[in-house]
Amino acid sequence: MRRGEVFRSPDRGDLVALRVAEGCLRVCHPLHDGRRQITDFLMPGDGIGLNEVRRHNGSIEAVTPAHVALLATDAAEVEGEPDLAQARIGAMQARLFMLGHKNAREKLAAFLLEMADRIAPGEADFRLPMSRYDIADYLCLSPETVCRNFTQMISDGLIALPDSQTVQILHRAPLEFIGR
Amino acid sequence: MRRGEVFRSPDRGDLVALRVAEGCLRVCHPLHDGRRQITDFLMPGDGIGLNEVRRHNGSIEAVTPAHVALLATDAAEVEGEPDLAQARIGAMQARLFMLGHKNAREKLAAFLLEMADRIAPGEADFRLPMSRYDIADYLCLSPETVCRNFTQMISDGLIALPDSQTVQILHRAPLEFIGR
DNA sequence: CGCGGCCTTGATGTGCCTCAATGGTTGTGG
DNA sequence: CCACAACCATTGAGGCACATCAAGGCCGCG
Repeated sequence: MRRGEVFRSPDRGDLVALRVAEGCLRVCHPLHDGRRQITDFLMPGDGIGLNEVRRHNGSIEAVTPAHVALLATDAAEVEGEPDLAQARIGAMQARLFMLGHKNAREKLAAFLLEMADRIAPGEADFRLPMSRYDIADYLCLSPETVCRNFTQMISDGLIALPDSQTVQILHRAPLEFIGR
Repeated sequence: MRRGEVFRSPDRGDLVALRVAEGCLRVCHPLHDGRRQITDFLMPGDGIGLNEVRRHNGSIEAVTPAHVALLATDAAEVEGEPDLAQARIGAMQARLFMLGHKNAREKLAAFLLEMADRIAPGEADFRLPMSRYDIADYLCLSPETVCRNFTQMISDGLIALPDSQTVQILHRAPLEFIGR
């Protein structure tokens, strides 16, 4: 998929799941007031059941150029697979706690730690493939608030941004303390 | 279970699921700052997998005197059951949208409609088994805000409260418009 | 070169939280 | 039976975190 290309699931009713080989995708859901919510980012190795996306007429969009595998296996095998369903329930529960009671700073700390683990585990720095607007829609914040908290964390010496896409985590421990 | 009684799942590692025959329960999860989040209310007929509760060391507490069936079947049969898992994912997605971008008034409208459907579908009025504090922890609001929005809806003529537990929905259509 | 998208920062408003007080209700033990 | 405590519901006052509106800079691209 090209960057920005949209995969809308009703287009292909025969498909039941999708797996990312390379690149980064976002799972978008339109809201009634015209805004959108991003429920997940998909990294290489990640998969998702399409029924889950279709349920709230969502779409899957390429954040970067991406290679994806489209799976048309029997639904029960893919979506109903207990491990996969349980894993998703766990991830969604964590997101529920985050959206409910974390403030902007705590949300961003948790987000950065999550991305660090998913993009480059063990590395000192990593590149965020998505824009500030994407991050905002994922954390249910305004892009301005995301931005301000980035600069706040920089001046606190927690992180550094060599450029706006590249993140260096300078002090992981306090970041984890904030994000928990 | 008596009113207020707590069922903490690690107590009974042999159990994998729970089904409510009568009464109302709340699924509680402690947060790191000492507060709690209620992820669900369980009404007669509702069931829940206990792994999901255990994952974030939650507990299940009786809001009213309740009869529950404790199930010790094989985990794969109960929790992994595709329909049940998919239903939970759908419900959690709806909650994600709610917590993310709805304001207090919209949250309360959605809550009242949900409870009306679950407690007394088709009836004109119904009784809320839970306290304002429980509602607040479910919607991620303060109890005062819940209260104020109740009185606001009353003065707008949307609902009536013969007593603090009993809810009459006077105009369903505008309530649905707000809560969507 | 000019345009559009993204990032960043400032100014301002407001929705909700926090703190505080009051009255009603329930339950409990003397 | 009554006094007391505990909990719940409600309302007011004040403050803060975040959204919104606005503007300017940077970069890639046609």
